[in-house]
Amino acid sequence: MTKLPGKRKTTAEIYQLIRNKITSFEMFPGDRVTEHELADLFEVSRTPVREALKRLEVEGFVSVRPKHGCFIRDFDIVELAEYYDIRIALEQLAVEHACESMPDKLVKQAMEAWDPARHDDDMARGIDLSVKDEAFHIGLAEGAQKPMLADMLRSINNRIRIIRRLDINADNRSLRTYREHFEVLQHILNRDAGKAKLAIKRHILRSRDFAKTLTLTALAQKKAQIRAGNTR
Amino acid sequence: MTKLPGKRKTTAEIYQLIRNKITSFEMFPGDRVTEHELADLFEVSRTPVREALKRLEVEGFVSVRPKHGCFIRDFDIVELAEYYDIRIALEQLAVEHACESMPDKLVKQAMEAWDPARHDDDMARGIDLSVKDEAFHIGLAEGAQKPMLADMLRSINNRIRIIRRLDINADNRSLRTYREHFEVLQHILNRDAGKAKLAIKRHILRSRDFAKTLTLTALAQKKAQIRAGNTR
DNA sequence: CGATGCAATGTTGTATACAAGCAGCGCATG
DNA sequence: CATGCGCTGCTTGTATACAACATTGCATCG
Repeated sequence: MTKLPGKRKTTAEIYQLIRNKITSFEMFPGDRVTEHELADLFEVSRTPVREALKRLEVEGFVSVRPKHGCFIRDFDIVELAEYYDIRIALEQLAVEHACESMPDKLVKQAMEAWDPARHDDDMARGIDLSVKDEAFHIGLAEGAQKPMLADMLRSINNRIRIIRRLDINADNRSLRTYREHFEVLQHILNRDAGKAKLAIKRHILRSRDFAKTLTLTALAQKKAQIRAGNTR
Repeated sequence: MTKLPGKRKTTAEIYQLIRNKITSFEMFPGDRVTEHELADLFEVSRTPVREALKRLEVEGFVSVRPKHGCFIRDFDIVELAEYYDIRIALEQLAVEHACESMPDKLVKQAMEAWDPARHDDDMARGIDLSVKDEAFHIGLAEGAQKPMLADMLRSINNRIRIIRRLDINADNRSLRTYREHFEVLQHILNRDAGKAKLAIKRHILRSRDFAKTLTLTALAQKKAQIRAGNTR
């Protein structure tokens, strides 16, 4: 965020910086960047840039065409829908396990955090809902003692975070998110796996449908904006 | 496979070589290796070794402790069981989609490959069952036009390949594998998602239970062997 | 005029040199 | 004898130089 000119940046920082540039649409899908460019930009050598790009490639943010350049990967709607489907399958699994083994204490703790009554207060405090939302979904898997499942959810989130950010920040959805999360947690507390699975499915499906249209418009906007603005 | 001493190896090859050493128990969990060692061993510089290790780290084969060394990661039974559970969820999803959209032609093609009548012939020909098996499971997702799902299954397979290899090569299971795969395909051809999902679930569950005991004994054997053999 | 070869340029791939940091050990000192 | 401090060796982290290769534009030839 803040630029410290003197400090030499580490690979992990470069990774974050590039990812931010992508997820904030500063670098647009299809753009081609070279390792040298990025190295100059961040004032480091190509080595850490390369490592960061390698990781970003594994995670699907960019694709490196050998000897040619590095391209920001496009995300198409079909791909996103697929990820949402996968999320449903995995999170239903997480919820099922949570019903079996997530301690009451943790569930109640989460319920406090997602009590719809808290919504306005949180908003007033300027809580970053996208972060809180991610913590909820990952937290179910972690609460159920399924670290690998949590890992997979994290990696999926990496891919769709761009969209979820747009999604979750839409005002008209934020209260609904509280309600839906709260409902899921209630069912978990009651150890009713069937209802909990259904609730989480509905919740994700709603997100998906919303995200779909939202993405289209957001991308279109950005595209227009880019086209109008610069010729870098 | 065959060693060409003159040819300089590329990063991808180094990656494969190291992974093979791990999955074939040539490098044992807990072992510490240094980049320099590997570079010397493969007669390349540290750079490609580093890149290969980075990738292996992402995929969970090794863990690099900064400034200290690179350790072959242990796989514990609990973790493996979790992966099998995840596979059930994901492959049920794949099968469901396959019932909807996998073309008859592809299904029939797969059924030919997995016709139990072919089993003895395949064995005689020395077919690598672990490869064929992986192609089946991935193939369902691909046939259903779900490339991202296929990707995720691939990455899970990377993690449990060691075990699956032991599993699938056990003679007494190979014919059963043909039968179970064939059954799943039959249900898909009939577009009976319910039965297909149940069949794939049973199939993976059986694998899991078998793998569990198998891994324990295999690991124990190797451990004993190592303990007896060397003190490197 | 068009196609083809060829060289120049730019990009990633690899090797090597140097920096930084941590662990373990030995030494000195209380 | 115990303990704290610093030093050395080893390992990863980063910078840079060089190699290989793909693309592209131009020139030359049919």
